[in-house]
Amino acid sequence: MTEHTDPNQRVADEAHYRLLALLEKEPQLSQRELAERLGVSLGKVNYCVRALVEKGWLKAGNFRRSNNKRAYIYQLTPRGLREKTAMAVRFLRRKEAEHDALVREIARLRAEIKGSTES
Amino acid sequence: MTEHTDPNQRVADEAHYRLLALLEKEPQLSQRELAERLGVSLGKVNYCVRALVEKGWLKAGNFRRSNNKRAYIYQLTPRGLREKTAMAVRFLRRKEAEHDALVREIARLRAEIKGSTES
DNA sequence: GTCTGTATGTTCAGTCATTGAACAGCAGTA
DNA sequence: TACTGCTGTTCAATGACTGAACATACAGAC
Repeated sequence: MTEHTDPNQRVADEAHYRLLALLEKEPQLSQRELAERLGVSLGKVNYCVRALVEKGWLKAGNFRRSNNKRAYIYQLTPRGLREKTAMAVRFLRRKEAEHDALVREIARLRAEIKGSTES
Repeated sequence: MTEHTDPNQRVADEAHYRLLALLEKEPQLSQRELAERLGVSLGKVNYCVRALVEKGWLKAGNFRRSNNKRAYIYQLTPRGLREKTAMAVRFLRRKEAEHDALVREIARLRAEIKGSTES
């Protein structure tokens, strides 16, 4: 396995997509809130956010208005928006394949259970 | 997280089930063949096989007999057979839930792609 | 101004599952 | 015997991930 891109590429994938999708709708979320929403650790969110900023898909805006402390606003860049959609297309294909596999496995499990409980 | 059972329990799960299901049909498979079939490493297969033998769900035929082949035949014990079916039932439930989630996510992806490509 | 509390982003040593190359033993063959 | 090939077994290394601890900086009270 040779690496054509930076090491993040391997880790990223779905995590990056989910991060972008969530931030597009709620850019005011803190990293801790993002972590909880996505069900991953704070460290991972931080790692991914930095990777996305590095790539130029995300921009960490200056301070958040209102009463909060030192929080950023994570805005998707135009390129980030395009990439997010491209990722959605790829994920759709992948998910459809997973769906087919799952349907087959469910059928198999049903057959197996049925077979083993017959007199 | 306290442990009520041995550490394997955490690891095992689906890997154990898939191993039992495969060995039930082809007990003559070697650990290397099992690894390739299941798409996991040799080390993991060895680890799981040992755990299953330990639990008494699997019996390695002709264990340490000097006048026989080095290769084992991995036979499911009666208990192993029962446990395998019980696991199948649990997996069916889990897979059905995964299926529902997947259907929803596919719908979401489709909507997102559609929305972002409109005029 | 200073202090204090609090919410933030950042770090990094540790955990865990997993890998696969290397090892050791046995059967068959020349 | 020596060699080849397949077997199960081991274990150091890897990589993803965690979350407690840290450093920073604003808000509000004084």
